[in-house]
Amino acid sequence: MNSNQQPEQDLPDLLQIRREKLERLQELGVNPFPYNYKRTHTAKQAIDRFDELEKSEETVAIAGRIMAIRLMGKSCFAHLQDASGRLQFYVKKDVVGEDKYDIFKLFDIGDHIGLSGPLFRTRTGEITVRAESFELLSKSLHPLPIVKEKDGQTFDAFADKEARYRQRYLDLVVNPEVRRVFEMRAKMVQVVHQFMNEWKFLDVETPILQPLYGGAAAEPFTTHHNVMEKELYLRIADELYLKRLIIGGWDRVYEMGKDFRNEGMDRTHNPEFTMLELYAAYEDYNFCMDLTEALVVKLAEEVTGSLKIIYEDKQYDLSPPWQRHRFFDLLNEAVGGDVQQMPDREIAAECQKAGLKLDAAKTGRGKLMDKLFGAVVEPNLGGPCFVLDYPVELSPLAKKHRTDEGLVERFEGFWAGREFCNSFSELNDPLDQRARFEDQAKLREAGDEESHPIDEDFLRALEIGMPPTAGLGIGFDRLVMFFTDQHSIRDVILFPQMR
RNA sequence: GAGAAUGUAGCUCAGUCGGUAGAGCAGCGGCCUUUUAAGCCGUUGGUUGCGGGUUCGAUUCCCGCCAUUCUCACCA
Repeated sequence: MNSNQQPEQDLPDLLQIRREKLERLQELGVNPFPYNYKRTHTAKQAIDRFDELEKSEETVAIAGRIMAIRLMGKSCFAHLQDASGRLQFYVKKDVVGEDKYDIFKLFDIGDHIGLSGPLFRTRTGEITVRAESFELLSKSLHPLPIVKEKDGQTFDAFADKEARYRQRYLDLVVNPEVRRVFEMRAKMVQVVHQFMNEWKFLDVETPILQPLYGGAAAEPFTTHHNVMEKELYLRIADELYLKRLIIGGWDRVYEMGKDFRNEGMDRTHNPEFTMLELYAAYEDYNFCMDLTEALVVKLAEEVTGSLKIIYEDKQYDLSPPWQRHRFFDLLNEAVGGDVQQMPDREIAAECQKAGLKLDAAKTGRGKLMDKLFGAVVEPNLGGPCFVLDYPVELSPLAKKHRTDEGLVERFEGFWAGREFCNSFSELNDPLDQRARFEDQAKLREAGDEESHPIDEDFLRALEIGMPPTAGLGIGFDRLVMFFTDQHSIRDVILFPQMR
């Protein structure tokens, strides 16, 4: 497993040979791991400014990893890759001298080197550095997957998904399009912070290690603090702490950070994932719909430059306003009846008709309706759109609808048939909140492990008084998936969870 | 959690209807001073995912395990 711990003579050939080259270089007075190198250009800069650099015969100094070597006796073409791209360079025995040329021949694909010289174009037109001097910056002791390409066709792609996720460093070295995805993700993070700043939200940090979890319906990870001899949970949501801050007196707060849910993993779920949550005093869920549209539009403009986004070969137009559908309008239409008027067993029957396997006795009314919605409505929600006004049983932290009995003021945003955000007019009546928590406790006793626990400190905070407040949570990874057209959450998380 | 498929050289893959494995690239040696999937000649490299079983003999057949991928379930 760890080749560094193997005795020299047991090393596989490919590793052994590189160790020997390392020793030969050291014998020739080369430090294989020097301390720095002064670059004048990145690969991309050298290419972009080729015309002026060629005219001035200026010496450029670039540094990067050797990715291809084409040795032809007394001269050699090779490619250097840095964070900006690739650049060809040319090493000629006449130019660098015999001793240096012998050193160069000890270099491998994967080594980092720095080199300097003037730029020229080869006979076939490729911009190339004519190396006048070069130095080893880091000797690579492990072979790299060799990926070749011609006319846009890739050969021997490093494609094994398991190897790519587990050894992401190799994936990033060898698959440049993977780097692009994460550069776009970084850009999106930057845009979110900029946007939240413009909208006057305060960037705050709340605990990840919590004595009591809450704010969502999910099973937590449990851990243990040794000195306190106390069970702690990794947070499943930021919600209850952020609301405490609204109670504390800030008008607008947000946090972008990791949540952890102890549930199954699939294409759209990683046990740790990034959530953007925000709360705004004196606003309701209508504000959050406007904000969501504005944020997504800004992300589209800044990241892709277009409001038309292709995801899984389908085009989505993000131009606001997005369609807004009421939950029961959609559900009733899909079922062909008034679901709100149905007794529980009739809803359960509809669930069965939709092919859902569930234990109706153990599933609350709200959850039944939600399951049914997930089965008969969600897959057909192209979006982007909002679904609003959910049944109260599903939403223990949302405020009752101002006009409709049995509903709460809540919406979820959908795009490509998937939920990507969730928002409500926040419940700020401490008595109502206590009653909701107690309903959840009953569900828990009935066997629902994901029901919300009672949080007495949160109730006390509400009793101190929370202004009318709107809250919104956005599953950031899913948003990244949409904007980068990636179809697995593992492709937008650098180090996804592996078994 | 269930089902299906997959796991062979550093990478991408082939193959063996049971007789201990091949190719391309990479590597190593040779030729080659504008190549670009460089080319030509030669060549090294494998506990066939792990553990059992059947068999004279298993990489191949059987069982178990591990991992990955896909589908379903779970998961607002």
